[in-house]
Amino acid sequence: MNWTTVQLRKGLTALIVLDALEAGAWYAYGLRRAVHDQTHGLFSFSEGALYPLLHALRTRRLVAVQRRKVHGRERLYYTLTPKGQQTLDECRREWAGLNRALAQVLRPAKRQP
Amino acid sequence: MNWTTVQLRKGLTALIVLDALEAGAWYAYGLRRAVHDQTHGLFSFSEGALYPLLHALRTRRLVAVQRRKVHGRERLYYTLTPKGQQTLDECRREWAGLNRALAQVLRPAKRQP
DNA sequence: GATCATACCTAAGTATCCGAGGTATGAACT
DNA sequence: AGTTCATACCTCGGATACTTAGGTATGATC
Repeated sequence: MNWTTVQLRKGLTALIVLDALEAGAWYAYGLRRAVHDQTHGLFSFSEGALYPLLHALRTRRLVAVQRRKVHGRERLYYTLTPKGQQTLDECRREWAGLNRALAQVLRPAKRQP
Repeated sequence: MNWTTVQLRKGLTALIVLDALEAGAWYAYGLRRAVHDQTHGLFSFSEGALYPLLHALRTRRLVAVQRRKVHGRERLYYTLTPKGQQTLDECRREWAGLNRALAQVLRPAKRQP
């Protein structure tokens, strides 16, 4: 993967995480695997990125945490707060707009021969 | 603009710059204004971001520089190198793929009432 | 001759991401 | 019983990027 594309992916993590949480509570470790599998490995953030991100979302009150014991093992489940839901909605709208703008700016990719 | 969206925009800068250079040579100051105007202010990177970026692209041999005097004033014009063109093509393909994957993961934005 | 727009640049501080570690538990196998 | 594996959490250091806020210099305008 080239340098420019690497930069591109950064920052999408937060959006994907918020989106995933909308469908229901998730714990970090499972969320990571789920996103990785669903996108066929296209999006796979490291733990070193995910855990600090979740903490950051928490301090911004976009997500809330809840302890649960599953199969005798502790898990920290994250859920969207109302503020998180609101932010997610904003994000999706902005993302759509951004995408439209980008599509206007960017010439289409040449088909691969 | 909310925090998550801010993160989103970061990293798109390089792609946009490379794309702009494909159409022809540009100098930093003019490029900045052009992108800002063309996207109606949606993408506006600061000079502190643009100049270091161009230098980084140059050390990676993705762009080449050329001095020109226009209206008696010095300008540094940047052009895509073959390697830069190749990288841009890759980027566009990856971006398209990324976008498809993201569209699958992300629920569509609710229409604004 | 003062001011504005142009045109380049850098430095300090903040933030993010990744890689590489660490800890601890339950399950499975030997 | 002991080892190994998968799960599940976490942190720290280094590299990189972006913003803010500056600095310098020239041509044009008033």
